[in-house]
Amino acid sequence: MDPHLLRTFIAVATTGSFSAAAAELGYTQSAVSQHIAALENSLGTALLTRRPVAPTPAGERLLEHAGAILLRIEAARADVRRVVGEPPGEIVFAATPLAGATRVARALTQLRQTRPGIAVTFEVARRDEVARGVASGAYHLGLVDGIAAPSDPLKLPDVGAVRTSAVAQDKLVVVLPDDHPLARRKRLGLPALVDARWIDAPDVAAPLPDLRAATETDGIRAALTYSGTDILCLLALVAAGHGLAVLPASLDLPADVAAVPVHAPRLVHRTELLYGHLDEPQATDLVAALTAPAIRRTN
Amino acid sequence: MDPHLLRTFIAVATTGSFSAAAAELGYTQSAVSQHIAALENSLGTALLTRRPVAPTPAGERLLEHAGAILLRIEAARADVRRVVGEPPGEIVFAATPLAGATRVARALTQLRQTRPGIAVTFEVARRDEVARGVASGAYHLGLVDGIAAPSDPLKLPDVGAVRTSAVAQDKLVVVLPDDHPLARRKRLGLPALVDARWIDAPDVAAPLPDLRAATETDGIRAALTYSGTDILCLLALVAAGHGLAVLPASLDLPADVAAVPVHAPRLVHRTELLYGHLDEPQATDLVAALTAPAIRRTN
DNA sequence: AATGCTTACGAACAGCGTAATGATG
DNA sequence: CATCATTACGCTGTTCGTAAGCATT
Repeated sequence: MDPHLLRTFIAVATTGSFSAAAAELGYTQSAVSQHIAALENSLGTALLTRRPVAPTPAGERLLEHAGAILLRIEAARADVRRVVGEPPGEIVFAATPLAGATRVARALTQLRQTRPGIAVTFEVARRDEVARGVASGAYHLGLVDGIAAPSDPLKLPDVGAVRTSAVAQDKLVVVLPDDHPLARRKRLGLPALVDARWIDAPDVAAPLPDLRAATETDGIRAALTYSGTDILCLLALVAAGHGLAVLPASLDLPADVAAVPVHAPRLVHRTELLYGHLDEPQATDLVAALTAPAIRRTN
Repeated sequence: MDPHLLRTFIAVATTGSFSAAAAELGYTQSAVSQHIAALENSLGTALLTRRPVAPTPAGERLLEHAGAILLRIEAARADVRRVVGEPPGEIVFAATPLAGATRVARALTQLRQTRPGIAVTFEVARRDEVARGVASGAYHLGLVDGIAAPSDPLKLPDVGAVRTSAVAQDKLVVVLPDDHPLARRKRLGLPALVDARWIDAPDVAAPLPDLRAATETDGIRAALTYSGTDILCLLALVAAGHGLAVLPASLDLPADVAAVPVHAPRLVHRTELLYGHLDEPQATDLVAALTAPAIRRTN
């Protein structure tokens, strides 16, 4: 279970080819073959079928762990370096698309005020990319959002050394076309919507599995899957009648879609700050800045 | 960050001695020295002071990660073996002291019914020992308890491949001496008890840090710490007036202590089944057996 | 001086590449 | 027969133990 072996195992499993993995890792075919043989030998079981190259059941299982293990090691290294090394010359801040533009802006303001000389980079990424990046030190700060029960923490991938603070909890809305029969309702329960047409846009709206878990049904089915991260694009899809989506209530919406509050007992949109690599006082200042009451527009 | 190096680092840091670590691991002093040197070299920083041998700040940080990394690797290995190997000839079941005797008994009944020929071992351990053991395959099943907000999962040590199911949520009681001024109250709020004398018995009662987190104060201070796992002993300490403790309401109590329900808004005693190494249908059967309505004694 | 970590050095081993071999479509 | 994984083999670098060195109590 040498990390090197795990790394090449991941490469082989994802590329589906020993030679491609070798090229990717800068090894030779032969070395990759030896790595896999060593790993299979040490675990006493075949991990990959050859021709075609694909993980066996045992390999599937290992694959679930391998990435997490490497990430954990990387996180440890980053954490140690943080204690030792001088403070970074640049701060990289990552957020998920729905983390909230105003909050992001405020975080950036706070960062640039407290560290005048330091360059700040901002980046949008998917939720687990942010989590992994913060854990491994690629990002210094992350803002992630997701669906959870009130005051529950978000379910982040097993990532280790990342500290989190809740930053906001918003209500949820169902977004539907403006001319949808339900668009004028004051509120909607999710059970009533189980049989609706849904757009599954896990990177930009509430992921359907989360909704399924919350409603404890498995009737919520995706009519269309959108894997991009562009909210406007998703809203256009909704407006065009391709399906519904659940979004945080805090968004500004265009006129051709309607938003109806979701009346789900234990379901909120939650935003969390991830700050594995920032010292505690700075982090609390930042959380304070982010949780400060917003200047709300009346509309 | 070779796992072997991490392992010897842990051994050195915990024993406080290179030679003792060498003896523990079956290496020679010299090898241990080289391991540590290699690790420090690869991280570019000193991890241990010599004479006396103690972790530096960077070492402390690494130490927090090292165990988790090794555990994660062990969990992966155990998980793969589970897919491959034949079913174990013996089932080892571990539970925390407060997981509930009746529930434990029921779990054992269920296990022995579904697998008539198989020996079952039962063991009591601390919460993170159970979690680690289940993750690494040392235990096949675990039942752990703890304090949490309703329907929140328990905060278990970062353990990776363990699946959990909630099995029960009990109310909490404050246990006090029978002649305590508050003993006749119908219920008590934790804030009112902030300045009381508490017994910190993290392995057998609600750990004070959990209560502090729940009350959002830091006034709950331990007058006495009890690190054993014997409930009767703890109750005797309470009866003798050494302090209060918070326990699940489902316990049977002796006559010389009184139990007053805790009126804390979002605080319950929760029991979870950990079943990393049991297949899904068996696990759900077991959860069903455990969550079935109890035969309640009226008293 | 004794204890205990470090360094030097040689032997055993493991890891990688080249190249030959084997299997599969 | 072409592609791609495996095996054979030699080289290199790493790891461990023995033994000598060195620092601290």
